[in-house]
Amino acid sequence: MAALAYADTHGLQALSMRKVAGDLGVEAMSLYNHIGNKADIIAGITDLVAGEITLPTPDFDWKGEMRARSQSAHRVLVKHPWAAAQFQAGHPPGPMMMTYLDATLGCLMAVGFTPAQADHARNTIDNHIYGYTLQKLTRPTRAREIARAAKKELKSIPAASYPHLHRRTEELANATSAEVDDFDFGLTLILDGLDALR
Amino acid sequence: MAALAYADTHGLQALSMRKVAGDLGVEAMSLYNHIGNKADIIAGITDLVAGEITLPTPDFDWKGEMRARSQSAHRVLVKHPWAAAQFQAGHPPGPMMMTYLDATLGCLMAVGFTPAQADHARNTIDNHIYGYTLQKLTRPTRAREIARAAKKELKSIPAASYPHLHRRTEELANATSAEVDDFDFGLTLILDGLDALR
DNA sequence: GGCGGTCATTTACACTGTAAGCGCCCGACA
DNA sequence: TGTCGGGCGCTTACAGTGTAAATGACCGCC
Repeated sequence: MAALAYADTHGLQALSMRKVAGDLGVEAMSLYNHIGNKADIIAGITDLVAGEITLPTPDFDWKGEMRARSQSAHRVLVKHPWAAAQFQAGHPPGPMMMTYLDATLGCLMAVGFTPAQADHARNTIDNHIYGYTLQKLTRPTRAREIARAAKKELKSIPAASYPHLHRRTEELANATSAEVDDFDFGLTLILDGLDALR
Repeated sequence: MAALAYADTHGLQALSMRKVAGDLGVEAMSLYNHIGNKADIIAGITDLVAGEITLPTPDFDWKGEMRARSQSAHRVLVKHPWAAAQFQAGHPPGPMMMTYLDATLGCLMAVGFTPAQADHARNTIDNHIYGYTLQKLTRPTRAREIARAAKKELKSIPAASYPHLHRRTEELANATSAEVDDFDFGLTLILDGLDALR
């Protein structure tokens, strides 16, 4: 799908029928001979993205599987920065997304979770993946950049009104090395909690 | 803000300058005498929503505080269905949002979390709130509706291709009473995990 | 040889955010 | 009291959006 490349480089917001058609050397209306809607295009490329995630397999080390698929999903969603919001938008899943969901449920149910537990567990993990990815996409990633951004933000966070927020931002402004990854922080929390429920 | 009411009833997607202006008995361009952008409007009403959330206070029972503020946030975000996506979009926070963030950090730091821990903890909790709310907003909420929706979905989930997903959906189609709330499921997981880290 | 179906094109419409300029009215100051 | 500046609403305009409708070129099949 050429639309996928366009969304990746220009953002989903900038994607229009005319632009996609132009990339294909064609007029906008021609696209409607192959698809029904713009929504169909977005659903299509979103499902393509879902297909890039490496699937978990049933394994005794289910935590490792979940961790691996979470990191894979995170990597994929960073590669396609517009996609995380679509994953959370709640549109009916395409085939790729469904095999992804199915593999995840299968991995969890294989180690003793009931279907309902597996469903809830998957939801909790996915919320963490999507939320973390979305937030990481809007913030700088390298330590120096974080510090500089924090310094700039500090000026709009008066210590008198927001003491704790100010303190935390101050800390970030002076941090030299990246902290422990927030992603694994929350993920470990969730996985360990799930383990106790099994 | 009249725009808030419009977004609540018609959705953020349908909100346009001309519609908001119409609700105010005014022409579209007049709005630009009071604001700079459409983005300013959205930022404004988003911050208003943040202001509706009841703030946590420093307390020995910090888990209770976090649970209360999570449920309040969830309620508020359900009342303004467009807002959860904005909360996650990563735009710079307005004053209401900042006092909300500050209060949350303050509550956590008061019981011994370091600023960095508190920040990570808040992020993990918030991701859960937003993710869960977004997903609940697109699905029916009453047990009978869930069952009916699941029955309809079953037809597009062939058991041969997606056995586990099919099984879970089947279970949902036959469920008579609402299951344990998914929200508290994940929230308890996270809070208990955080407790161990303190 | 003609015919139906596939697919691209042109034109058109209702709608979007917003730049530019015009004019009214009211409060401040000479 | 006269005038002047600025706040505020209006109209017009433009580039861009998704897509409905009609037109026409091609190509395989009877």
